[in-house]
Amino acid sequence: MTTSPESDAAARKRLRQAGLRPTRQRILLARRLFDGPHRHVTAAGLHAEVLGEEAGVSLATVYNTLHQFTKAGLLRELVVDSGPSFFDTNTSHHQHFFLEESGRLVDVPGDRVSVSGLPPAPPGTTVSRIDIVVRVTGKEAEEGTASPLRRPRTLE
Amino acid sequence: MTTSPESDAAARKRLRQAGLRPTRQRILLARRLFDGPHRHVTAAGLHAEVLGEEAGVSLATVYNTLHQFTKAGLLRELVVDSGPSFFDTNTSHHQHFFLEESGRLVDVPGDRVSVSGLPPAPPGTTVSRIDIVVRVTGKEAEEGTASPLRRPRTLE
DNA sequence: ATAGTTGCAAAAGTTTTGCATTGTA
DNA sequence: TACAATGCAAAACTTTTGCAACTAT
Repeated sequence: MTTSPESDAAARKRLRQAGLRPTRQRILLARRLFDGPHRHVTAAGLHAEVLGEEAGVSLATVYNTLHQFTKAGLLRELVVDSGPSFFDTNTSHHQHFFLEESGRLVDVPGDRVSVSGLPPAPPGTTVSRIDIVVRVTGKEAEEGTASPLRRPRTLE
Repeated sequence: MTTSPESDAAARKRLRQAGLRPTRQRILLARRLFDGPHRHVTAAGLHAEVLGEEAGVSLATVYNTLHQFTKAGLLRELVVDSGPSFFDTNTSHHQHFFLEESGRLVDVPGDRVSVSGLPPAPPGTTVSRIDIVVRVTGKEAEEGTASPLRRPRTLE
């Protein structure tokens, strides 16, 4: 699959609209991130993906770019365990399953999840976001090309 | 406040019951952790606390010990953002407020919090735990000796 | 004695920062 | 040309591992 001019233009537009200059590195990463279905990536995983590309991007730039995208509202950062953070291309409000064995993150489908019984936030503060992580164990059923973007956490 | 023999014995007993040998380092850390009210500590914060002690404990040992305590059920590990993990001396099922400005973690009081509308876990997996982090912003009202065990995350 | 455990130095892994370079107006 | 924005090497920070030293039989 070769690079399509289409998605390059789309990436440029997306970056402009987010107030970010469409630099080579940002376009490269934006195309990876936003071309297909929603993804959960780690900085290291995304960096590994683009190592094969013609012109490189350093890991530091991947980090900085992911944070810039996050600040611009294009991504959402998720921290699930002591390993690397995930960046989610789905920025709408939703929650996650975390598969402890594989270290994979899966969206909780639908948007019916709600929290009840929550006491007021500490005095002087207001709630900015509620993150729910449903940690699950057990090997998930095989399903096509599951790509473990992350080294599974060591067991025992 | 000098060290009390009482709490040394209590710490030894606690460790024994958890199936851990009561070594000097473990006793030192256990006393810090379990003597008073519940705490949320980071490895670095706890290490800093014991630097003044007569005999030292290395940061690596603090980490290993915290993980051993966690595996033994004496602590619960919490990861909230990309900084260091927290270890919570309250191992009962409860949730947290995370104060984004100060990087502090506060228990959600009561145990009335519940999640509804959750779809089934992915095929082949079972839920092991549901973690809820209520992220709040704004400076909390002063209240006695608030100890920021963690460097606040850089703003802007 | 000795088999298993422990504690820490060193290594590995993750993230941020400072500044030379680049790109835009 | 000037001036802000960018990208990355290097530094900082967090966590894990391998093995010498220790401990409880």
